[in-house]
Amino acid sequence: MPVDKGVTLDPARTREQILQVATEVLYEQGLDGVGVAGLCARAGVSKETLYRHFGSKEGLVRATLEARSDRVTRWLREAAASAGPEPADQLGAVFDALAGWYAEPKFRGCAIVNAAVQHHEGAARQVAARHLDRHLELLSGIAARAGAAAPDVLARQILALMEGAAVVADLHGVDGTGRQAREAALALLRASTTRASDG
Amino acid sequence: MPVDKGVTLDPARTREQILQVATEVLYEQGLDGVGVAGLCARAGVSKETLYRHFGSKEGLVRATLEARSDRVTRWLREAAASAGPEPADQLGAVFDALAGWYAEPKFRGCAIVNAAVQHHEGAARQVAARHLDRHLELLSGIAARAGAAAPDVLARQILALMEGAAVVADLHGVDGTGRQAREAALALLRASTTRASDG
DNA sequence: GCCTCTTCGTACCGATCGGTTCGATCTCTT
DNA sequence: AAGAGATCGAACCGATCGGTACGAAGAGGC
Repeated sequence: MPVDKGVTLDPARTREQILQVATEVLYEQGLDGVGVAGLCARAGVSKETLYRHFGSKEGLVRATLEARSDRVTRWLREAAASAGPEPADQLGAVFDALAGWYAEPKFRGCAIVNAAVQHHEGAARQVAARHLDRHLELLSGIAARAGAAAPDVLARQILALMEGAAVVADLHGVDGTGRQAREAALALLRASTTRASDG
Repeated sequence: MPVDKGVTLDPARTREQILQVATEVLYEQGLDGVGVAGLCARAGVSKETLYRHFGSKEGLVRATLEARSDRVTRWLREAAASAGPEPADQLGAVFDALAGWYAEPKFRGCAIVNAAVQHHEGAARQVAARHLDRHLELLSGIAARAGAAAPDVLARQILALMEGAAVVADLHGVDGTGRQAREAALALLRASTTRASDG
């Protein structure tokens, strides 16, 4: 199903169109589940155009994943920021946002982690490592403001919970996974802070 | 690197040899990262032999994953069983075993989950769903014996932690991930049981 | 009107894919 | 010794892969 028919002749627009289709299709079908020809057909674009913009399939994958990482990171940061000053509220808001995502019918797990799993070497791994770093930054900030004894450790624990919840929601059905992960994250936060300050 | 040179002529043995090589190579290179010809070369077996035993590449993948699921399930159950009667000790032992696995140099995440992520439909998904069910069974048994208010919910939370820890250990470096996941699991168990009985 | 840049469509490349076939060879059973 | 099965190795199949090349056509700047 090609999207448009008139020639756009606006390179930036063409690039964005390819990127948007690739984001969707590579997520649905997997990195190796669709060929460059198929991507081009879906984007309504010729192979030459795709290769001029991205150089190779790997280049397209990298651009797609980087754009997605930026978007997801921004999204979660905003969810936390708009939840007020309480660290626990911010953490809850992050997991609320994630739970909403898990419940979407086309949810198939974290696209970036999936990509890294599919290609053990190459761009996907690098983008994924950086993506997890960004999550860790957000989480350890919340943990530190909550007065956790070891904010970095707690952040890593919550990060594992986050990525694991995505896997479970994808492979084992959604019902309640997001909410349960939220409760678990808050329980971990509570357990890490009731030692010193709260009593 | 073919393994043997003399013709074995023992079908069961041949099958096991293929299975063993496939378990290793499909895990290392990914489901689509190696072709049937490559598998045969590594196993020291002709394509005809492989196809007579497994029918198709998909059949080989399914057999490989099912065998692995059996092995991992048995391994974790035994780890729990040999840790004594205390549920917390059993849970700790499960995560100790996992932590040891995460630290292995060739660790690349949970092979079954990885396979399911690589092929959104087909045998891998079914085996993965069943695999998570088995984990859930073990975990909810422990949770119930520990007197958790909602053993099934707690089991799902710990399952997410477990799978997430594998992802983080794979993509973001091992150091401490296993141990931290262990502590988080125990913290969740504690938090779910200090309401009614322990106090 | 013209020139440049972008894009399309298609054909093409060599390589690899999963899977089949077949004759030769080997081992075991009887 | 003879037959039955299992296996090898290599040739072969059609399809698809990522990537390249080229002529025609359309749009924007001067």
